[in-house]
Amino acid sequence: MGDTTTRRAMRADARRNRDRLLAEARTAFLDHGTDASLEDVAARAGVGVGTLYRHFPTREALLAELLRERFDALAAGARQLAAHPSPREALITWTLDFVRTTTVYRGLTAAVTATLHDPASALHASCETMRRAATALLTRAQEAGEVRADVAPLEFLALVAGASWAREQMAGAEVPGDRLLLLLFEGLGVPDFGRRSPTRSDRSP
Amino acid sequence: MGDTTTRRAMRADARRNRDRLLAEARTAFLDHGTDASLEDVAARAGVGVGTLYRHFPTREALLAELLRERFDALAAGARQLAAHPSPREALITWTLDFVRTTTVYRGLTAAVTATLHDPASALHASCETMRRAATALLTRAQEAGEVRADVAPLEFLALVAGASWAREQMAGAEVPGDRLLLLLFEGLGVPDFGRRSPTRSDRSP
DNA sequence: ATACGATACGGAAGGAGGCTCCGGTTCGTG
DNA sequence: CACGAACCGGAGCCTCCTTCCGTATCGTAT
Repeated sequence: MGDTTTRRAMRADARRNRDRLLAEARTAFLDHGTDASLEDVAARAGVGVGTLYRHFPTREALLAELLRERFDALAAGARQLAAHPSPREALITWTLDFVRTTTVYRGLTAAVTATLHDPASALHASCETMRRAATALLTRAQEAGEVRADVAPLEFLALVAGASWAREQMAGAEVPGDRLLLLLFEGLGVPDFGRRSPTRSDRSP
Repeated sequence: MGDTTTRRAMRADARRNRDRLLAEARTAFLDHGTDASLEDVAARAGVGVGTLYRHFPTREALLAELLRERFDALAAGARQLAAHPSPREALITWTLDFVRTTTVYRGLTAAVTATLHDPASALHASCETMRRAATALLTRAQEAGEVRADVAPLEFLALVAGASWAREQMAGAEVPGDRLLLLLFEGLGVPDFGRRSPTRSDRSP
């Protein structure tokens, strides 16, 4: 539901404008982050602002449309990873994907996070899906004893979102992308001796 | 330099207005976060916007003035903690203070973080001080072998800022304030067996 | 082919904020 | 008390958001 071909077919001009708007919105968000000028988007699409607002009543609605596919893919990935031999690796892998997704547009992390607590937002549905996916993978890793059991799903998401946000801020700085996530999983403290449970990052000499 | 009594004394009316502006700005930021309306601030202070902008050319300048004291206190705290018996505890303690400070106004974490890479900002000086303080405490903890040695100061700050930001977002949610920081230090993964190095949070059964 | 709803369009308009600029006012000192 | 320096106020211009409605366009029933 809410698909691109629902609701008794759109009028041809409407569909054309809608597509143009989405295309322009995408590049605008890419260039200027999630608070790019919507008037600009409309102008570039060769359309009046009214048309934009009719198709997408809110900025979130526009975002939601652009993210639907990515989010669906993420949810599918979670289902698949549920069968991964290592629950810990599964969780980490999915989390890295999640962060990559919420980082495509500058400011997206904030939008997604804010939405988690606001059922009215157009993005809320997708975010809920993400929340459930994360919860499932986290719980499994915890039951397997590979992730500390006293971490609540919301806490986990908060930390991940925080790291994701931090990554956005440090854009261009000398922080290798996934580094923050790995530190998050392993912790800042020094483990008793040497390495703990094997992780990709410490297989080399 | 840049103090409140420098530059050959201010004219009486100027000083009065300046003080009123700061007072109103403080409550405005408290109520509406760091992007409160500056026109509003001016109005409440019984002053024209022009006056506000003359005293504080940018929003950051206003913020910087409000935060100077707190930041100075934080820097002093860092110097004091440099002598703390446990370098790890020292780092943690300071970090908690830091987060509390960058959380007084909603949105402040973002402002402070953005400023780290922008020497032009009025907040930059204070942020640099913080960076140095954090670096010193971190380095000491690392040399004592209490914090993993491969964490760069900027990475550390990024993670802390991220957790701080996350805490802001989850405002009102069921996340106990300092929880995220503690998780950050201890990591999400399960240590090999039971507890690692003793931390406040695991002294009880 | 035509005509007639239903749909969709465009942009004017009104609102909120940010920031600048300069004629006018006030201070405080000689 | 008088005069220049310092300071003030807010009109004005800008950008962006969002709503609203007269007008244009589409698709179909005739």
